[in-house]
Amino acid sequence: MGQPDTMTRILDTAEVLFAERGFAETSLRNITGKAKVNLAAVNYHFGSKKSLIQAVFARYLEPFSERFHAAIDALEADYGEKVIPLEVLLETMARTVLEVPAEKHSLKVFMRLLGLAYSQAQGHLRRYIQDEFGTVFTRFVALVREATPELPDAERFWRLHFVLGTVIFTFSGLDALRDIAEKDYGEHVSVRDLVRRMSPVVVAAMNAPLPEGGLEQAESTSALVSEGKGAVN
Amino acid sequence: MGQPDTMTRILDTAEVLFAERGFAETSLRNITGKAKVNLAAVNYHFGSKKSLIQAVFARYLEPFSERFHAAIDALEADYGEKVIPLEVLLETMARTVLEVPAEKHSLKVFMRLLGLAYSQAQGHLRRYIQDEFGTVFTRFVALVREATPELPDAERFWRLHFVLGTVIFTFSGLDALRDIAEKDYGEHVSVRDLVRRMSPVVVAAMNAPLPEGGLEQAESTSALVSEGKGAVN
Amino acid sequence: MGQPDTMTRILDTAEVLFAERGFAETSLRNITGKAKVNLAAVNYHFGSKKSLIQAVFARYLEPFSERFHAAIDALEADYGEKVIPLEVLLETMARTVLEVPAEKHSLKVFMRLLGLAYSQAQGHLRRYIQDEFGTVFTRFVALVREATPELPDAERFWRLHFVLGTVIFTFSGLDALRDIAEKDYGEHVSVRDLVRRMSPVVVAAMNAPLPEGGLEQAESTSALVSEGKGAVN
Amino acid sequence: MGQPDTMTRILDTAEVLFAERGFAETSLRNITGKAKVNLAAVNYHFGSKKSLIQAVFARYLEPFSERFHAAIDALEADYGEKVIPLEVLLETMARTVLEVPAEKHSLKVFMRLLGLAYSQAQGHLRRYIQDEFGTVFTRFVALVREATPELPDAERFWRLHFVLGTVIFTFSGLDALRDIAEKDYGEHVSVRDLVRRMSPVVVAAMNAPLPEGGLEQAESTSALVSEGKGAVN
DNA sequence: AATGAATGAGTGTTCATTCAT
DNA sequence: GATGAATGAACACTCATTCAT
Repeated sequence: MGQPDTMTRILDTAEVLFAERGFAETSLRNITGKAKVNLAAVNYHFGSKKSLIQAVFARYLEPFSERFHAAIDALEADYGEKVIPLEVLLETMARTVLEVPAEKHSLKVFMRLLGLAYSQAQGHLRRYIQDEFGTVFTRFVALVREATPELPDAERFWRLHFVLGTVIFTFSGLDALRDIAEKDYGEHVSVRDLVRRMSPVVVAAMNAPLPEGGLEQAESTSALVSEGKGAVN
Repeated sequence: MGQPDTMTRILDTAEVLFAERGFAETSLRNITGKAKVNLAAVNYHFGSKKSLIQAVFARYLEPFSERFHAAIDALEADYGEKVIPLEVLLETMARTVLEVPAEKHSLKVFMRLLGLAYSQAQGHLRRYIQDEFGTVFTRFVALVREATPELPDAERFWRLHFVLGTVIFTFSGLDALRDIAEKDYGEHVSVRDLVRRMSPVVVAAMNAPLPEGGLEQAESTSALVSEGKGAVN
Repeated sequence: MGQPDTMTRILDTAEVLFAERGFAETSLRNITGKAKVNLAAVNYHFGSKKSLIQAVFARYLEPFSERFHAAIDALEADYGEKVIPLEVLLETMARTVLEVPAEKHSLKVFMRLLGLAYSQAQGHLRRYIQDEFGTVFTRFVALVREATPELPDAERFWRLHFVLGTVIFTFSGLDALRDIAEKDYGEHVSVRDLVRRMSPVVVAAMNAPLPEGGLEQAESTSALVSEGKGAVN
Repeated sequence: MGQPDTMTRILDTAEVLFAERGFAETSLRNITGKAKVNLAAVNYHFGSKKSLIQAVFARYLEPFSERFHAAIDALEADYGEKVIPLEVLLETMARTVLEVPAEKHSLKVFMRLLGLAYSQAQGHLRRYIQDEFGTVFTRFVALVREATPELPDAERFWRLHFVLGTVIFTFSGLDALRDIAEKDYGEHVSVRDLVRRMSPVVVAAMNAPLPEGGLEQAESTSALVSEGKGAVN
């Protein structure tokens, strides 16, 4: 079967190291050294470190987008005019998310990369994700909208991101959290366990009652927030 | 009143830059340049960059721990033998979280730092946080346990971290998310608005029904997870 | 007619880029990229960058030498035994210089390359020029010698190079100088204008009176030079 | 007496290497290696290679400007209302040009650097020279103007640059030219000899008759220029 | 005859840290 | 107590050249 070619070796190594350490902390020397390819090969094949980072993402996002579109097509065919229940939508997404990295390396890597893309100052990454992922996500949101007609649009937007935070945080910090859980509760959780645990939580989160008070009364009703004098903005 | 002293100037500048760019992407030159102090001052006052990062955290975590302990003391005094409801516990934590950065700079910075601590390869940071924050968090978890007696311990652990993910993700990516929300829904959300919105979601998440099937049947019952052949570990 | 072949495309592109930026600042990637040929084509067709530089020169110098020989032949035929006046000699050279690049790209390119050959550490270039251009130049100098019998040989040598400096400097820095002239005097000068302007100056320079004092008294008579204590060597 | 400090060592070494090879062909490693200083010292002291190049120039241009101003002051004081003759002006400039490098290292280096600044694509250098040298040069041109009232301004501009070309070309290629002269004419010329030789040539060049034909008849009168069909622009 | 892939040596620059003062 | 100078190691990236096909 032989060695995978240079580009693949670089991508395989890069995604692991990026996930382990972050982008800035991973040097091209780290990557090329571990991948046993020439240092200049990265710039030859990808042009720059920035482009390599994008290429690492592309390997996940492109098949994910494609499959997710297909999965949504299938759902729409199944349900016809009927509303697709929220549970089914989320389940479908989860299944697709899990499928793609399964063929590559690991969910953790994918999530870690997503998390880094949000939390690190990689503007170009966020833009790339928006471009690549935007259309299918918009489609998904439209279906979620039908499944949650009682939610105002803005509310739905925020809840989806609350949930996204849960997913990304959990899976990107998977090792650390798993270590603690194992130490404290003596149980080793698999990704499947976690998804099973996450499922009702996410559904409940999306279906939570609206906050008390209309938006226009925001300031007055919530007891949750003290009046910080300072720079809480 | 004059200038704040060198150490404070360094800390003030560092926390902003760390939050904006991440740890690796922020050089000591960036910090000392912006803070208008000598380059060697960081190593002089803090010993190393690593220690500076910890010092930046300490400024948040120490008062946070202290206040959180105090808030819990107050709650326990109030409720005596009675169980403190989950809503009250979460509300108390939220209030404390918001109070501390309010006196310093911004919630966003604090959350960003927390998020980075989890997502970046800063093992020393995670350890530090555990040390500093562990005891009060344990105390908090014990009260949450009383408030959610139906939850298995492990389940509670994970749900708390699911929720932590929501909070950290939302606030550390605040600017980006706010931009999108403003563009798409034409509304500017304050931190207070967000907390108000997050509140019922978080409560619902904690109170969600248990996943179907016992833990021992994990593999068999969930329809959420496909059987990836690959490296989903 | 179609595209010119690969070698020509490389030469055409290289001469422009060399003239614009210099040799070291022009990479083979620059050239092959702009010429839309394969990167390896330069080494394939020319063997090395050094050889390419020489080839670029050759395209000018060879036809120039040939034509200049021919022009001198014609002059000698015309004047027979009579002395060819200096003006005519210089005019002939100027005409030939201007003719050759006219068929290729531009005078500026030629001069720039000449200037670079002198000012940069391209020993191989200087040697090449000597070889290619030496014989016809010797022939020319012999005629100049007849036209300026009063000049000692060494004096003539230097004056020809003084004049060469004028020509190369002016035309190789043409764009910069033209910009200044246009800004300051509001007139756009063409190459023809410049040659017309240069002509009487060059003739006057060649015909200038000999410096006061014989060569053997060099040290004592000239008031032009102060006694630098230093490394004026 | 001890070693000169790091900055000076870098400047001393850099100017020699730049003059010998050009800017692009001289690496910071060349410089720091020969100067026996740390590689990072260049960026520490000068910020960048570009700035180092400018600093190398500044060491010549600044004292030159200063002295030239002073020399012109002295001339004006001497001559009062009377016109300062062209010879005196040129002589004064020559003396100043020779004085400055004499205290530093060598005229050749200075000229070579000047030539490089014109012939290489160092836009930032040309700008720097313009800034640093512009005012005193303007002053000088004003005096030359009085000394050559018959010359149109544009004509004077060009002739000064013709002459500048002679000077820069001769001195920056000094070694090569001197080698040839020595081989062919068996005489070793000193810089003083060269200046003595150049002097009447330069004066004659400035005083040459105006080109035949007015500017508006440029095209029609000069026999010097053939009509190139091509890109002679 | 021509080229995509690859490479080793080199570039300028930045880094956190150290040290003499 | 504080800092300007310096440093070795590392950085991303570019280079001309080579080579298998």
